[in-house]
Amino acid sequence: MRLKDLAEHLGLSQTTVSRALNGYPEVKEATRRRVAEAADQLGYRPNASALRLATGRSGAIGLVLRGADELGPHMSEFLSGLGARMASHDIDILVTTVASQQEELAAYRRLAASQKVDAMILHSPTLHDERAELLFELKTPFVLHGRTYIDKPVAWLDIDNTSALERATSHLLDLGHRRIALVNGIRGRTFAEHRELGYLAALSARGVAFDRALMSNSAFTDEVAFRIAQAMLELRPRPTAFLAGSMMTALGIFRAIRQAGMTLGIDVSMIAHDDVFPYLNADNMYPSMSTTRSSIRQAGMRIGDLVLQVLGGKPVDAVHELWPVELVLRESSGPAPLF
Amino acid sequence: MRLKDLAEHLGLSQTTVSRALNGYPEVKEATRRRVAEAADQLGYRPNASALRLATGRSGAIGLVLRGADELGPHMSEFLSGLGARMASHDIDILVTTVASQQEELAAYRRLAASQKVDAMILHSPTLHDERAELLFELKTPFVLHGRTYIDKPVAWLDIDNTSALERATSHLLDLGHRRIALVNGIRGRTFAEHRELGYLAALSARGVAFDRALMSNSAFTDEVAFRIAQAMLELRPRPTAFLAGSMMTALGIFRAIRQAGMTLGIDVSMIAHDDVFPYLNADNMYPSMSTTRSSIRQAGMRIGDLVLQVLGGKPVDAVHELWPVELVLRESSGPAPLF
DNA sequence: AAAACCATTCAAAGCGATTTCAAATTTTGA
DNA sequence: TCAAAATTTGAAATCGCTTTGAATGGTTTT
Repeated sequence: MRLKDLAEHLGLSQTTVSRALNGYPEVKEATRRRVAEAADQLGYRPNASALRLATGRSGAIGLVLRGADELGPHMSEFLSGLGARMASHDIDILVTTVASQQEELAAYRRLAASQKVDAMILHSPTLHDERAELLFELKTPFVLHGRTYIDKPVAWLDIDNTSALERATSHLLDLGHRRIALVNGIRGRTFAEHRELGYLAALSARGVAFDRALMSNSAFTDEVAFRIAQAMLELRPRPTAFLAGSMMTALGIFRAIRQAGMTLGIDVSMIAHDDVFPYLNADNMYPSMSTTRSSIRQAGMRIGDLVLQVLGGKPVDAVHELWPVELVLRESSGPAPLF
Repeated sequence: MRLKDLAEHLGLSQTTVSRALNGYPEVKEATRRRVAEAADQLGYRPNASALRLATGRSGAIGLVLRGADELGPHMSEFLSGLGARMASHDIDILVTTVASQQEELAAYRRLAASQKVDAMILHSPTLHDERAELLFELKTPFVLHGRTYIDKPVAWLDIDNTSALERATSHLLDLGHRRIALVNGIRGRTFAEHRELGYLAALSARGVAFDRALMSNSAFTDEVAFRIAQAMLELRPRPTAFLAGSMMTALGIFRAIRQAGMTLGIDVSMIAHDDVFPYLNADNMYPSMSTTRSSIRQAGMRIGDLVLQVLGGKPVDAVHELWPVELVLRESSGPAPLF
């Protein structure tokens, strides 16, 4: 069922039918109704490729994911939020996965050159993100989930990681902790650097010296976190509290604590960052987990809006949002043990 | 940079350039090289929409995901496998998320009618899957991840859930367990039904009566599993072993066991199904988890192949794969306790 | 009643590729 | 050497939509 068929069926020209369906004002109300009805009846949908070719807009936004590294639970939540928002605007999400750094930039180039997407979303940027640089050069609109420091105008939405970690750290200091371990994300990623900044700021505000041995950077997986925590717990004096970068990390640290024969919330404290996964609830953990919390799904939805704004012509340097992060105290963070 | 520009630049016709780039035989080798070089040089990429319109193929395959329900860790692993395979064929993955059952079928209709995708992939089908029925009607090619029992030819890849559960259950019976709980997936989903079949078969082979109170059906989340396991552990006689439908489920059950003051692998045993998540390793859990294991990422890659086969014209009833499931015994499954 | 004006509708020209069919060129064979 | 065959190139149609510019018919104004 093509536009042409529909037009013939109605005894109208393609022009009029097209206008009627797209809400142009110069078509008689009665005609519009007739057309809409017939289209609905016959199940007409414009051919996406033709529509795209004619309008020059692809009706899709792109997401390039770095293999297993990035396609974890965070991304699925984000995607689900973003998708919810985009669906109502009939915009698709094109997902490309790449294995290497090499392939990654090539993928952006490919998507941009073939005009498969109208805009892109960038994730977990580094302090000086080359993907952002590239897209700027390619003149492909994009919105950053996170922040980067390049001297080009960039639209972004980020959470206030620095403040989150500063408050979490301060709280642990209030509880008497002095050896606080930071199990952070990959070095160079802006969010990890921001968190480190907050952590260090809180320590220095109290005159507590930081210890490099208590700071680690790695991917957010259960296993890696387990190893790191295990090693840290063998230090003397050992850390009495952990700041975990994600719930996966928290799980790994938790395991290390238990294996070392200690009890979370009593012998060792922990505050983890919670991106709010429906299938892993900090409140229902045992003991329940204190967290810095910010819904990554909400962020996904909002970024959908931002993308639409940018595509709608809003200047990118007017599109910035910094979200506060909640600090939720539960059982996993208790007073420092007395040795 | 359009084909036309490239052709003019080379002093050739669009026809020849197009042919040269697409590997048609009727173009002189020297010309082909010259064209390829220039295309590369000038960074020419065919406009995706135009190409799609001209060829009638969209170069994308579709995935409709049911909100948070389905966009969990399973899906991200699957997607990552699928993406890896499709990327090399320059095929994109179009992800649509929907909230309700209602929206879901509409989404399939929409994708099919607008010809946005050449094929689709269906997940976690029910015994009699209406999405499969619909796509068959719409004449949209698709591959099922799982199985369904409709009387239409359908391409599918599934793992042998029945055999997996039968072996896992038998093993627990060998260890002396008689009260074995099955924390299964959502009722009606084929994989859950298959697993139940295997479980029941193993019990009846030993003449052990099954107990409905020890069988539950629900989504695979940590929290739900926790509640279920907690309730089951209060039964008398209590279950001495659990069969967990996923690693998330296993985490919840584990928590319930611990909270009840018992030790996994000693007081209570567990065998969980492991879809192999890179960030949640059964071998590194404490105690390490016995599992029925099958990589969902591998399945994703292979389904990519199957989609290509179907698109290549292979008859769908020749595209069936049933994968065996490994049984990996570790510390979480021990002999039944003596009361 | 003619002029001017609206409100509707339509024919045809794109959009950027592929592909059919014909033309031009080169190679082959006698 | 020249016709026939094979190779290589090109002009134009096509895919299904949007959109420009023109045409149609009916009202209102003068």
